[in-house]
Amino acid sequence: MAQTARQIADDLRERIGSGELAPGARLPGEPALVRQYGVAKETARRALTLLVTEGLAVRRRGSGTYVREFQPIRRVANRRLAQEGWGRGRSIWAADLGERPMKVTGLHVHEAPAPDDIARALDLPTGSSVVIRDWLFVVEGEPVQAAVSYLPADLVRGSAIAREDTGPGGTYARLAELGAKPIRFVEELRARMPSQDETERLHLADGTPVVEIYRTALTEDDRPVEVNRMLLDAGVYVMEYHVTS
Amino acid sequence: MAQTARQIADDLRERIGSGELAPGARLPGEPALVRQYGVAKETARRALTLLVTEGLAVRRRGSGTYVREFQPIRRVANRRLAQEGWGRGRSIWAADLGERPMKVTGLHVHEAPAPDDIARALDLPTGSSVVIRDWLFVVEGEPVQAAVSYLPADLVRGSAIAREDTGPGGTYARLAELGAKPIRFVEELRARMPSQDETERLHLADGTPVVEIYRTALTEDDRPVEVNRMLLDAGVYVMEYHVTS
DNA sequence: AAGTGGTCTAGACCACTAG
DNA sequence: TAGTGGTCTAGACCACTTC
Repeated sequence: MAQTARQIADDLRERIGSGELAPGARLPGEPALVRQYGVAKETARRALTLLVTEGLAVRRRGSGTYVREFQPIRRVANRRLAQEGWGRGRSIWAADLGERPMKVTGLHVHEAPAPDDIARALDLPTGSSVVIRDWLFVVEGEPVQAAVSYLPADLVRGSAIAREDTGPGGTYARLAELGAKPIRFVEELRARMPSQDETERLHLADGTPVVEIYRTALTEDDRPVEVNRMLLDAGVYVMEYHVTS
Repeated sequence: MAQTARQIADDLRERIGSGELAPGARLPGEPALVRQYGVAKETARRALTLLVTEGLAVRRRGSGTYVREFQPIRRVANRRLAQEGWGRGRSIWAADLGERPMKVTGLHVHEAPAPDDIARALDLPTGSSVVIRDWLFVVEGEPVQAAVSYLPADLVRGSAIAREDTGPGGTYARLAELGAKPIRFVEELRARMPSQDETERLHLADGTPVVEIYRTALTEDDRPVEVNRMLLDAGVYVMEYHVTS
């Protein structure tokens, strides 16, 4: 009969690893662990908390604690290369990508001074005005990604980019019409734990990291014309990049 | 006088955000919070635990709890493109990249049957033999990345790749000599919380996610010749990708 | 209404770190 | 050795979900 929270967590982890407790299955609850292991409720709770912060389990209040499921959405950074046919059909993570429809909600457009890091990335003087477009991607009713796009106000003011409906082809088509067609992108990417705000905005389960991506769009003559900051639910996304040379 | 763990954490979070408690600074300890807020020790502890699992703080037993520092190492996936000059000097995250020397330790080479997912990625029959090279990257005495490279045994057996010292130019130079020069790569990337094993292997602080990358190397004629699985300490790395078109 | 997770208390003892 | 974090107990009350 195990005694510590860690040992109880080890037991449960092994039962998850072995498949005895499959993804989506209900774990023994706090009262059950108290009975089975003869520990205090807080100890049982700590054991489950360990699994939750490891990302192995998800708590549903009033219902139970469940083995986490991972059915990723695939984000392919360079579709063109990916579609040239190489490197296909050999994915590591099963890509239930396709056909869950992704919706955009909460789109909001306004103009404001650029944050310092954005101004720097856009090669603008500190405090320059930018058009800010922000929105949320939703899949099956659940938010999975928050995105904020920053564009130099002097460039896009008056165009459809400064309005909610950017028209056919979207922001990039409009940028092309303005003589600022993006053809190269630099993505900087980091993973970290979310803040409380972010947890709420993306409905994140405890123990879920986020992936923060800054994508800078550059024109033919190497001018940065957009910075897009994306915040992805890491429990939902797999990122794919195709690299040459 | 705040009461709950959450409220205490909010206070501390705000003091961190405002810069009053700078990265590396010592937070008020459990006894101090008990005195200041008039709560039980477990409640004070829970408040600090919230910050730790958010990745904002790091505990050092016997010493105190400290505001986390983030001084990333930059991993540039496609150096050639990066060095063509575009998109430089506009990084979002300050890249203290360069000059901390990175060492390889614990290199271990052996031959074994390929795990199913690796066999699939390498286009090999299930259970085919692969040469496995695994090692650890260490910076300033701290492990920051674990890597495991899988290569088809039929291809590399007998070459220096199957030995610990691969010689000048490393694995890729040897693959080129074998008529299997990698020229394209597919990287699949995911962030998640680490297992206990991984936490120990990489000396991860609580609240630190890992980034898991599978890189498949392809030859000119589109044959996969290596799968490299990397596990990165997300508290230490920023990834950079250059994407065209 | 019963069962589940969520939070808190007040106290105990241990293990590690620093001066 | 004093101060810090690490873990556990036994009990309380609350909020939410499910039936």
